[in-house]
Amino acid sequence: MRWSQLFIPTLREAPADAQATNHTLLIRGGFIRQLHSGHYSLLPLGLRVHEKVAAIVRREMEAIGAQEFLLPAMHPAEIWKKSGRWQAVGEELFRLVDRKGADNVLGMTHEEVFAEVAKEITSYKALPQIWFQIQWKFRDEPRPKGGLLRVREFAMKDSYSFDVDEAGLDSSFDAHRRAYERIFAALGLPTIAVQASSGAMGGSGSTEFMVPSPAGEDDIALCRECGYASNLERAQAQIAELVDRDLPDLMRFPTPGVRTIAALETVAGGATAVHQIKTMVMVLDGEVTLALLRGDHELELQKLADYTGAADVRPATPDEALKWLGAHPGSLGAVHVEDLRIICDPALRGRRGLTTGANEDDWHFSGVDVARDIAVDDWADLRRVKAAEPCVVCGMPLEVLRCIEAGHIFKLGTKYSSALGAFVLDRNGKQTPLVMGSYGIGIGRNLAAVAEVYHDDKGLVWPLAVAPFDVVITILNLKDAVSRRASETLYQDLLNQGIDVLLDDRGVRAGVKFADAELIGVPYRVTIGPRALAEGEVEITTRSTNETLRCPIGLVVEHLNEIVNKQKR
RNA sequence: CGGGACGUGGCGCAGUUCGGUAGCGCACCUGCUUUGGGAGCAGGGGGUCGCUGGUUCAAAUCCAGUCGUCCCGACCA
Repeated sequence: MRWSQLFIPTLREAPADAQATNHTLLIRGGFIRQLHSGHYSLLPLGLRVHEKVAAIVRREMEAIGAQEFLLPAMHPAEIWKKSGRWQAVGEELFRLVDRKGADNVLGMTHEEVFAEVAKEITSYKALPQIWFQIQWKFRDEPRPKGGLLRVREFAMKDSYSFDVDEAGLDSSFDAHRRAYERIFAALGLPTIAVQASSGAMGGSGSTEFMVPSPAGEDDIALCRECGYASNLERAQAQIAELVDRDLPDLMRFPTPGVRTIAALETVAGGATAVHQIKTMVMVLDGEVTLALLRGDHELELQKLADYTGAADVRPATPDEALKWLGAHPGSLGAVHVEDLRIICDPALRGRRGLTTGANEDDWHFSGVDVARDIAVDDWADLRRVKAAEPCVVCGMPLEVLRCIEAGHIFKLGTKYSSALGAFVLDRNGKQTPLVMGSYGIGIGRNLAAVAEVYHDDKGLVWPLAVAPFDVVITILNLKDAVSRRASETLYQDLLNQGIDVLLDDRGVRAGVKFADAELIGVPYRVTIGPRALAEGEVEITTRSTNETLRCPIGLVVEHLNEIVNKQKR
């Protein structure tokens, strides 16, 4: 294509609103424009990259036998009520009422609709099936951010596997895992597969594909030694043995003004944090619950939500704490509390000689024996792992990494098929619900992740696989007829080889062309100028290395064809 | 939802404290010169200052409300 005819509105400066690297560079390079928060227009350049990402995903899905569908983006509320997500999902689900007064939803994923279609699978003989689509999803995110990383409408490849039993599901799941590894390799994204929470979707075997990046929103724990990797939402670590203090008797003591763990460490009669109990008053779907942790440990909210199955988890307000426990935060404890559910982290199991709030402002207990003094209802891992703690598997120090979630696969089981009535007959003639898996990759998010990983101070540095163009031909002097002729010939020849080539035939100065070519990140630039041309040569510059080599003009096509098509294979 | 910042030509910003009818850089248009790293000179077009209401002779500027955007946290298939 000819640059002079394309709409590529490059910007010297990025809008003040753009913060994330992918955001500023995609805006400056003329790939995207924001319409409003969480909604972006893909401009021609952005769409080209988007489609190349989608094509890679499509190719690898088809390679595992997946069939492409296109389902409606808008659904009747009825199927969401059947699956239970109408209630379970909450405000993230876009809901709208049509002229007849009927409730509708804009799909955030398509388990319900695919399960509806899957009702027509009636025999185990038709299984397994893997179905996918690349379709727009809508999510009323509380806070869109990071350019294309977190938005309210976006294209997602979602696939669903249908099997007659768990063994079949395992096999479909593994096929997806391998397909995803190939997809991310093709995109040039270094991913780490981690154990994850399946959140509101329900299911098990939840695995996320994470790209380490400071622009990400998830933290993972990673062991370089044994390969243990988990989202912090469910990561575990070993806990060193502790010797309890010898304080056999429960004692109330005054602690005027002491409101924090840290303050309690230094006050007379206090205790270091490891000898304290942290009492978090939480409200789970409206029910007040106490979450107990060792003083130096932090609560991982998602673990609490996963364990209890609660959809809405929040800390109690100070007023609520006062109402239920009789004191304000800072003096709260679970000793002798009978009427509230108490969930306790295993780090406190069997511990004695502990210090905790006495549920009266300015008073604490010491000598607390968890087994003797606290009516624990549930023991559940609730603590958030911290960097450098020993790996739960091998004991080596864990690393904590900020990551972008590039893909997510998990085993749904029969939740949706049972709810929506998608049953088949098995080989014994017995009716059985389809066993489903669900697998997602956000196209735009992966585009953004590539941009986050591949850029430099001059702009984007697209891997060839997703670059908007493979090659840009930069004509330095448009008025030079020899240059023009050479450029046109080369342009046609490269097109004939199936290479995506952009001819920069704009009447602007060389510096502008160089800067723009670098900004939009085309992997290879052919510079056609009088200097080299006088010797029958052109220059080929590699964007990623900034290396330039001279090439006789007659060999350019062959040379580029070789490097471009070699990488594409 | 809590905290913070901000809305002035396409983009980046100044002007707001001490009201007087909008300015700079980039971009854009025309001409001449220039032509291997975001050119120079000259001329020119474009905004009523997010929106609504109020105060005032007079509001970008003061007051109230409202909408929107970004960041941190909360939350988040």
